Amino acid sequence: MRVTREQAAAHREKIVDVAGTLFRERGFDGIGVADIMKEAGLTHGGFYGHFASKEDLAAEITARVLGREGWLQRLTRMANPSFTDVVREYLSPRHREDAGRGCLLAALGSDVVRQPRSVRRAFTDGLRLRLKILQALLPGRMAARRRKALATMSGLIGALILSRAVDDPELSDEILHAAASNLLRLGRA
Amino acid sequence: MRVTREQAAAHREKIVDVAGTLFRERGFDGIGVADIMKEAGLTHGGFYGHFASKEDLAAEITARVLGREGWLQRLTRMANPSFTDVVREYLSPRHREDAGRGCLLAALGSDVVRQPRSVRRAFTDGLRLRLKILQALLPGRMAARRRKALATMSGLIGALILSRAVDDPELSDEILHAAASNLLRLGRA
DNA sequence: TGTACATCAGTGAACGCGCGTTCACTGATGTAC
DNA sequence: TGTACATCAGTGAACGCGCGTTCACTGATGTAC
Repeated sequence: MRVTREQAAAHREKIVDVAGTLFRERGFDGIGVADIMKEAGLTHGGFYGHFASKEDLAAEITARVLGREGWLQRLTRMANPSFTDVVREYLSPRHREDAGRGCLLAALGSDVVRQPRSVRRAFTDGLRLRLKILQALLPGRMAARRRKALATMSGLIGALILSRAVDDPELSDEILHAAASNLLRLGRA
Repeated sequence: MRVTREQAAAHREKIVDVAGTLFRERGFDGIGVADIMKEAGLTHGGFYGHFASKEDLAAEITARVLGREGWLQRLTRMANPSFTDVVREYLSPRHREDAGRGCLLAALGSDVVRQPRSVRRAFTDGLRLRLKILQALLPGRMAARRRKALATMSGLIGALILSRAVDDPELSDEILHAAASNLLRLGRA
């Protein structure tokens, strides 16, 4: 059942799109090739016409999800978000509840150590990009801004991970608020 | 091949010990019952004489690893560690390299959302215990100490997770240093 | 533009494999006398 | 204390299942004339 080249390209994009969400929601090893393909409206056999392996897909997903510029704009839905906007939106209940379209660093962070080199490399590149962008939003001298960007990134993903892991909605909200107020102070001083 | 009651109890402890390390090193779903039993010097069939299921073991591990008092003493190897001691040791290369015996919150953090209720509950209780202990080490009024404890916990696990995930040893060290200097400032003010 | 055929995207059965779990069995331990 | 037997911790084959991956096949697309 051959399909036009445009159709095939669209299928590939659909697979990437669906896998990007499912990996973030269920973990790299929590979702299978067959389920990804089903969710994309295809059958599992066709997967290997588009990707060499599941690992290959994981690496491409990581690179593409983290690689696109404009992630802050997508996160905050603003053209020129400030540091405050970023922290507020990152540590919002909306982001906490929407892991599938949210930050991959937080969704898969503690999984990445156990992934193949290709995934870890893409993850590292994605982190570097985010640090560079955060740095630009922070006040102070170069070295201080770099340090603050690193501390901010750590605080953001740590708080989001804890707020998702926890069983108690009140504690979850408290984590988001406490981390946000701490990081906002960082952005001022 | 029956064994004395003491021997059987020792076997159970050995399984818990080994699983505690392997879960933290490879993730809840990255290690199987058969491998855990082999590492404990037993065969896989005997597992179900000690635990109802793998999920049951995961919940017990989470509760026991996070439940023991004195984790700060074990982490820092000091009788009365200060806030500074805790941050320094938590964000040390030694801790980064020894996930199997390190903080479970960081080792399995982003996995926990996808685990059964029993695991999430144990995780939440463990986090609460750590917050209480951190609070006691922090200066300031009650509400401020609580906020700082939450922000510290987030910053600690976020930085450790990133430092482990990253492909580049230099960036990894930089993350630990930046997060530490930021959190130490928090502990002073 | 129309026809004939090669190409190849997608299908679905099948593969080997490792997983969590079950179970009949073994033989040393624990107990009743 | 010694003997006879019930108990039960541990063994290892076997289970059904889902996984990543392969492959012969299908039939519409793309191309050569």
